[in-house]
Amino acid sequence: MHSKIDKSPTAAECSILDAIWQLESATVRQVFDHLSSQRKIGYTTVLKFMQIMISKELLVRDTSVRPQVYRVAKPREETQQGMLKSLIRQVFRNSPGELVLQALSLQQSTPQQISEIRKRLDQMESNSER
Amino acid sequence: MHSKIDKSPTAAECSILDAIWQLESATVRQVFDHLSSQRKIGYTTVLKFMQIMISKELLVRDTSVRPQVYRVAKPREETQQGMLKSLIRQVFRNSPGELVLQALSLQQSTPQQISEIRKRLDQMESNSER
DNA sequence: GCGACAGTACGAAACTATTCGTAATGTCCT
DNA sequence: AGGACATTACGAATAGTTTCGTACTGTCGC
Repeated sequence: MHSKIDKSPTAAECSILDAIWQLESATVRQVFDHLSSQRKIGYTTVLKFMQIMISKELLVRDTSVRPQVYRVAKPREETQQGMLKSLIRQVFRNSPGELVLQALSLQQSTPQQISEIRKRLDQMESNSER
Repeated sequence: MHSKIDKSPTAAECSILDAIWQLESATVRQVFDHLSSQRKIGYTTVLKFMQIMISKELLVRDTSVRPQVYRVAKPREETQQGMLKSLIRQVFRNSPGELVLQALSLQQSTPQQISEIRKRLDQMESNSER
């Protein structure tokens, strides 16, 4: 059997994923409208990307309805964590903690998020001591 | 004049940066030896990448010595944070906190790093309440 | 049924990244 | 000086990404 080395999605693919993450499920036209508000892009360009992403198994679609409805193949968190893992391996010497510290240096987190991060740290420690 | 949009280094470029980050400064041969221990790669492939990275201003070199000695053009932290910023913009809805939470979910941080992260959170809060 | 219009598939151009072979250049030893 | 060997420059093949034009297919109203 094959070792499924899942590469991170390309920049263009990320912009499509982002659109569908927001829309939950979407037609090509909806994604096109979404992306058009951010930058100039052709309708068939978006369509082509979404077709490529089907073949890469980044998206799934319902071809029984018309227009076809697309959804992401994996939950958002899984994709995000996959990208984080590859970034951590590539430029953070395999140390998630280093990445977190650098990210916190960016100084843009909200107080709510900070307290949520604390909560998460507490959880991690209580999990490990058993 | 140059546009201010600094793209993230490619995967191959990251592997070179990583090598030079470890070596502080390095010749092509040193980088080649370093990368060779991780994967099969040709000497001139490494050389070519490093030349390209000179033209992209990711590296600088001293051509007065022989073999030439290469260094990174920007400090490691700056490059890391640049990559984090673009990842945050691309797939974390511009929310560094979200990225941090996902990174912590990977559950691979050491206790030392966790306490350092807490320290950092404290700093952030005391800085904001002036 | 059929014309108009929206949606879909296909193919290919333009561009970028990756890889290495080969040629040119520099260094050092005798 | 000149041959051997390491280093550097150059060019090109291959592969992957991004983009869109064009042709084809389905749907709906008349």
